[in-house]
Amino acid sequence: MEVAQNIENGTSNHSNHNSSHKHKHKHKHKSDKKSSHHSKHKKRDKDRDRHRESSSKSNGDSGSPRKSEAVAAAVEVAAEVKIERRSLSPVKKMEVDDSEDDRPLSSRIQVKKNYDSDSEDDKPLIHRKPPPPTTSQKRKSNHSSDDSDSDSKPLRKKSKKQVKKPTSQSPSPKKKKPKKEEEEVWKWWEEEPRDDGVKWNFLEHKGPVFAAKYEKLPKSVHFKYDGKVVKLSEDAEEVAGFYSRFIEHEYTTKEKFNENFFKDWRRTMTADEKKTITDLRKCDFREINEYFKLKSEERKSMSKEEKLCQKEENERIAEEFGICVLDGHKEKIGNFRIEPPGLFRGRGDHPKMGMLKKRIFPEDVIINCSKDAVVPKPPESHRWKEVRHDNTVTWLACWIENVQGQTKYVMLNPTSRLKGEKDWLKYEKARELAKHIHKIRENYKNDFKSKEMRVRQRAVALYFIDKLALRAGNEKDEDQADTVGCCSLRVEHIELFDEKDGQESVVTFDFLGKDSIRYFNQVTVEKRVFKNLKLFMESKKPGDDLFDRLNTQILNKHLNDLLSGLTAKVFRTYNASHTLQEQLDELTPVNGSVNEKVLAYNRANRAVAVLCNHQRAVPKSHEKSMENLVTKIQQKKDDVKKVKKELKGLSRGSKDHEKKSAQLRRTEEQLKKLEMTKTDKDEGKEIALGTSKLNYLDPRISIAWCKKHDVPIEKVYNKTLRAKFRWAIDMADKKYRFD
DNA sequence: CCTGACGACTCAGAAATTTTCGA
DNA sequence: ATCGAAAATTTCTGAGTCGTCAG
Repeated sequence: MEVAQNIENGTSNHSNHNSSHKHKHKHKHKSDKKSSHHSKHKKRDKDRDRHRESSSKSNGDSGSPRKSEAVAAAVEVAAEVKIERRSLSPVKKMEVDDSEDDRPLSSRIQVKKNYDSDSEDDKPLIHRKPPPPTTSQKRKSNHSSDDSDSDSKPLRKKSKKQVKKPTSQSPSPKKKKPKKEEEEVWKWWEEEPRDDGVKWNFLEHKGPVFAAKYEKLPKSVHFKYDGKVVKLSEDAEEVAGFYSRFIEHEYTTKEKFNENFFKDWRRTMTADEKKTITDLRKCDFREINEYFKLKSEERKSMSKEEKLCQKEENERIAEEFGICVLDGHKEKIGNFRIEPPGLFRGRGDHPKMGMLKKRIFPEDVIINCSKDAVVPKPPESHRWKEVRHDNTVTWLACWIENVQGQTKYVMLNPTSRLKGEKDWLKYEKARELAKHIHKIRENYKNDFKSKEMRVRQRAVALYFIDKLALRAGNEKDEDQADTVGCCSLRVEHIELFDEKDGQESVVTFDFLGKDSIRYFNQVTVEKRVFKNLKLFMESKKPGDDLFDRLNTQILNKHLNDLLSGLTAKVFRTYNASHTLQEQLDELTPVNGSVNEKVLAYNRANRAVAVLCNHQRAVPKSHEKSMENLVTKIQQKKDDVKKVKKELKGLSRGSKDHEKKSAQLRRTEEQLKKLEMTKTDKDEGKEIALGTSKLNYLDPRISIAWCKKHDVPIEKVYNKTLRAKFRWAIDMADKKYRFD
């Protein structure tokens, strides 16, 4: 298949990135400037009434009910916990009452739990390594070992602490070694942190893998225009092929998609083709589509040997191109394959959907590696756009994509030091926030009363970010989908109710967030917040900014003043991790079975996903698999009955009796498990757990929980996750607290 | 100080692929 | 043990956040 770096010679046609307007027209028209510069496209005006159409996903449909059930269920489980944030239909109070509310979440948790009695502090030394450097402070210091490091130049470092091989004579009863096929693990977390700014001293790799070159369609596969077969030039045919893959997809029902595609397609046509093909509706791509389907069928039904052969070939490529050497260690690369050409698929209502994403050639690619490394060889008769040696960045290669004009990077895999260290740092920052959250909350609550409007807006925005885990909300271009975050909320996105569903001061949110995922929520807010919101909305039009004196820079500047390194997103991380810990404390059945514990874990995880509004389309198979489960459960119930009956017939104490009762226990256990699965599944059908697990939950919380409750880590983290969080697995003991 | 351009990195859900499940 | 379906995992690449620099 993809012949690694095989590119046809034509350097010709990849030249221009036609449309890449680099200049963004940011504009957030604050009410006061509104009239002034209208030259730039005003998105708000134009988009104002548009929001709310559904985007591909579920988000569209009517209203609250959508995810309410699952959410309600999850929340219910959470009992009277404070996480009610996302509850929908019945208004849940965000704050139980002032007094309660004023206590930082962290302290609330203390009250209910007494685990914390486990004062830690007796962690093995190794576990208390200094946290990674905080953005800008060196922390050379203690620690002996070979430490020539620092500025010692590139040159493959003389293996610093090289991999501690778990030679496992394991005299120490300590934790089990992860052994397995794990080839040497670089325990970077046991090393001294590096100097700030410098990301590596030595970097060598083979360059990215390019997309396989285009293969022409067989003669027998026809494209038809207006019923007649039209032979397309190679370029036009390739692009027609891209579209043909979509013809059964919802995308092709969207006008914008078709319009953008057709425009770009025509650009690839010869003059003759342009003349003939003038109406997309008269184009018939069905044969091409069939052809591709056939091809993929063929691939699926290949013989075992062929598949194996292919697999090996892939592995060979991954081995050669998927790995780099960084400071003396082999590290996996995340995306070493360059994105193949195709049609741009935006999310939601993207103005550029359907545009042609061009093929990338080596001449488009900048390579980054160290000066003393072997520079990767470009594919035959090609050359790189540039080779540079910048060790203040982490990417190995980059190119500019033509649709949006953004730079795309080749970077390392999450298991790498570069990514892992950063991740660790992120959670440490969130824990730091945990220590100051009380003060910060006090601070913004005071600001509710400020005389300065911008301070009040800042405070209310921060309140939302903290309580609802909203994203910061940068301004966006009008050539992107119209989505918002906290700072970019518009008046039309919220509604105020002095009284609703028996609650006072209710705010409903309804907007499209990142990836055009709908955020719908109804919450009770503090009186002062409510009043402020009313004030902010006064005499504004629906399309005006709610926080017209605020943007993310201002907000983050303020946060940075409160706590160095603090930004809006840290709140999301903090609240997510904090919620997980709190929920685990709350929900874990200490004497339950492993299955029950895992269910509790998933519920805790789900509470976080709900908080962060991580959604997914309900799997199409959901309905059916629920039915299957119901059937199975019924069967199992019958089984239990049967076994019980049989048991009765046996004399107590007899061997048979013992056996039977063991069987009964087994069967009951199975039934229980099935029922749990069912609940779990139904509650989670439209909630995506993955994102929070991967990006928001301090892995040490989960690991500590596993260790404490004797749950195998595999129940919670699959192989990939375990690899990504190896640092945490190594570091956290059962007493770890995020707080 | 603010504003825009832009660079680099994190985080997102869908789709593709692989593995597991369960008649 | 087998085979198709379902579940789990992996890949893919788009969409955010946030910092910096120049004017």
